[in-house]
Amino acid sequence: MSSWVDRAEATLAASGRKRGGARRAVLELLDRQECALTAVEIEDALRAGGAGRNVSRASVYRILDELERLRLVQRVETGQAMVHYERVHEHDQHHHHLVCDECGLVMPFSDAALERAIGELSEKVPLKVSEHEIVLHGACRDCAG
Amino acid sequence: MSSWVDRAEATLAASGRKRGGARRAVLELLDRQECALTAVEIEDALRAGGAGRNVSRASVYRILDELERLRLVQRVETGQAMVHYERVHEHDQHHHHLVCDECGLVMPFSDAALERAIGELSEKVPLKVSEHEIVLHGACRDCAG
DNA sequence: TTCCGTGCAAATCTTTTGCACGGTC
DNA sequence: GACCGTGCAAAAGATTTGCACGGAA
Repeated sequence: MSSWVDRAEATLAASGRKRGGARRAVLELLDRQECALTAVEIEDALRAGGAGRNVSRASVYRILDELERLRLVQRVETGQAMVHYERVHEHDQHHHHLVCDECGLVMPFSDAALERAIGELSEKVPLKVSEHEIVLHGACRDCAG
Repeated sequence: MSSWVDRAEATLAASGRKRGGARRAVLELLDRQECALTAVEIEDALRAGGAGRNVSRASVYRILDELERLRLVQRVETGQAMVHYERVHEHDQHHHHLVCDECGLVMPFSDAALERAIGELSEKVPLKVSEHEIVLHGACRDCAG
């Protein structure tokens, strides 16, 4: 059973939305991902998925926009042309990203000390912090040689 | 005397570039900023500057792109439509950003504990880290009420 | 039956590129 | 004189919007 998809559907329903096949397909795809995807990658993955259904790009963007507003999905800014999106976990598995500026590879990482520093910092800052995003840029092992 | 502009001009010259009035105007503007600006803001600021010279938007982008490659400027991804850019300091004053998702305000902050955590983390990660970017999202004092 | 969800095509907006001219070395 | 820097206009690429129809409540 996939709790994130269920939670997403429940949140959507609670905010007065009806179900839809395209959105369901996107939710299930995102739930299977280990890391962030762009709208185009989502569209392509669904199209290539064969079995599933195709979802138009406009719908992918609309769906992601809505999921982001409901905080079910978050955007990951990689410095690349396209924005990446990934599901938001409730507590566990919170992670951030490593981006290889040479080949574009995006990888997740997590670090307790960093989260702690961010947590303490968030109290001291002139902003009511709702989220944070950390991106390390550099060269991945393949590219660094 | 403005050391960043001087350093920038020197770096540019060292990489075989000639001088140019538009680029000089952008360098001087960036040097006066406390925080990051978008290409359009830079264009408008120069146009409004009156005294100075107008710089076409294409040139602003070209100049920023070049400065970024030389690591004289770095991009700040705010989750907004346009990318922000700001000068890179040599050692001191390294900072990160707070973004108000309601009004779009971008503010700088810095935190030694955070930098330490990032520094230690950078050693353990499967990426040869060259830069890091941290953005805290939330509501600013005005917007949070 | 009402309103949401979706696809398609057109529009919008940011950023990039091509070309011609003027300035720097 | 050779080549870079710049403006202008056009192009490219990502994302959004308008509209019409099919499906969920």
